Amino acid sequence: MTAHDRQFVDALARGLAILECMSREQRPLGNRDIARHTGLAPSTVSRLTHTLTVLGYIRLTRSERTYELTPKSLNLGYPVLAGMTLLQRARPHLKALSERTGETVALAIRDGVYITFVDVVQGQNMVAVRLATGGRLRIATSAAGIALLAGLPDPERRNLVSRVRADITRRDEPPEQFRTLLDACLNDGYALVRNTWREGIGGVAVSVCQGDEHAALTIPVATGSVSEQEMRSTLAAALRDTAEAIGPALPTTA
Amino acid sequence: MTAHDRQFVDALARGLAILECMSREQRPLGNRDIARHTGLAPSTVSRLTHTLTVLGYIRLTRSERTYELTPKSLNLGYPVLAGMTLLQRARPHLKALSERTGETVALAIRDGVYITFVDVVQGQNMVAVRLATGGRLRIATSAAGIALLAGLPDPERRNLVSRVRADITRRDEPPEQFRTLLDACLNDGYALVRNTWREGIGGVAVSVCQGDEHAALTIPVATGSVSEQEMRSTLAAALRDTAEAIGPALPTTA
DNA sequence: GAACACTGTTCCGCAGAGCGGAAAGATGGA
DNA sequence: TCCATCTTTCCGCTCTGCGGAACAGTGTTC
Repeated sequence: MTAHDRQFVDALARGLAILECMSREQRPLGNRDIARHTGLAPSTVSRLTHTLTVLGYIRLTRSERTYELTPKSLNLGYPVLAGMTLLQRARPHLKALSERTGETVALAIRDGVYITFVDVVQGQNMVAVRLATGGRLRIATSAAGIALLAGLPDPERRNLVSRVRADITRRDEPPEQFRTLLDACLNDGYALVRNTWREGIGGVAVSVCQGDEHAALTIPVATGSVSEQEMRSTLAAALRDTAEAIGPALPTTA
Repeated sequence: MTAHDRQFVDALARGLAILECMSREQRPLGNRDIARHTGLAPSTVSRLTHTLTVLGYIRLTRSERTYELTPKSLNLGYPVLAGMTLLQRARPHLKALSERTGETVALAIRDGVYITFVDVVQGQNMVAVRLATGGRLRIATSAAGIALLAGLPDPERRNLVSRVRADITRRDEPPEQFRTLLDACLNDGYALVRNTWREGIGGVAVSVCQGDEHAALTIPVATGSVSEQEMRSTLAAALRDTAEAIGPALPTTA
């Protein structure tokens, strides 16, 4: 598409690709690193990182050889968070749920074929999964994604299912996993995944709805510490209770 | 500077200026609105918003006449939040403080001559100030900014003071307010502002420190509901207690 | 229905913006 | 000191991105 899209501004896309690269890598990067990851020429990277530095999105670290993201980008997401009534409503419940389970608890919203975490309460267990606001997972492989999708009303659900399927196809992945996960969620009333998006990590999730705001409430777990049985019993029940306390929506039973 | 900076990429800056404009306005905007706010030609705006849409940073609203920010930009801020040990440590205390006071409570970090909120617990009082993660205020005029600045070790404090002063000068503002606020903070051990960054809003704040991480803990208040006396007594004391529970640093007494 | 105002998109000519290769400079390690 | 690697700037060049204009679409008023 972008190959012949005369209206697409390459220079803007390149600069944003650099920000995304730094976000993804999650450590300070030098221009050469960035050039390798993005495929851009080093002189191009130098000009773009210079621009991003002047604008305040990145800064040089102490080494003066690497750049790191500044908090400025958080400001771009501010209206998303500020505008979410459901988020304000859910926050107190997240903490209660985390205390109840000892696990990390998060609220996630839809973002294309991804979910993005909009609030995270870190668990106190010895092994609790580390997450933060802004973290992002694919709908197709995450418990939060599946639960959120299952909780959508038609035709949004149908539309999103087909978009997620197209994403799976484009990545040349087998479609059975997604189908299985979605069917199970529609059947069980919660979504559960183990080792799908990262080895050693899984999650349970239910959907939450208020007005036209849809989200998923999720507990990511270390699969080496938390059994599937416990996910299905203790954690799913706690999630259900919490979702009911926040808002009434649960996935429709198939 | 940018006028003759051969290495500065205008197209990137323009695209980011559009994102910032949408973040600042906090409502869906049409291309014409964006053109008026940014001073760019409508056809330029159309190409840039098209690019941002393809990349996933904005999307058309239902009206199909306006764009809104998507959660994707939250992802850019993820490493900032994920990397903050102080934030993880402070979060439980924020809720306790909000419950204790009934007010909105926030943790803020430095971002150039601004502070950015990295966590916000909304107050339950009838009149509690509305904030969210990613919100941003100037150091020079906000309680959080002053407190954070006052809590910095030299030479960082001295450097930042001069940068803030330069910002004030560039804006043609009187420098006395900043000086008064900073002196008071160094003297009192907390920062207090009323109606500086917005009519009807004020704040109390103290600094928090852990290792080389510096932040400010703040309670923004509606000045029509909360007296200066109460800010100085009840709220400042609660802030101090909470900061002590989080970490040991308080501003050095002058 | 016609006229008008407003918005958004695309075209298109054009100049200069942005590109990337190369050269020069800087840094760190052996 | 030498070498490898990284970073920045220069510079020739092309094609990208620009903005004015034309066109299309939408909504309102008479």
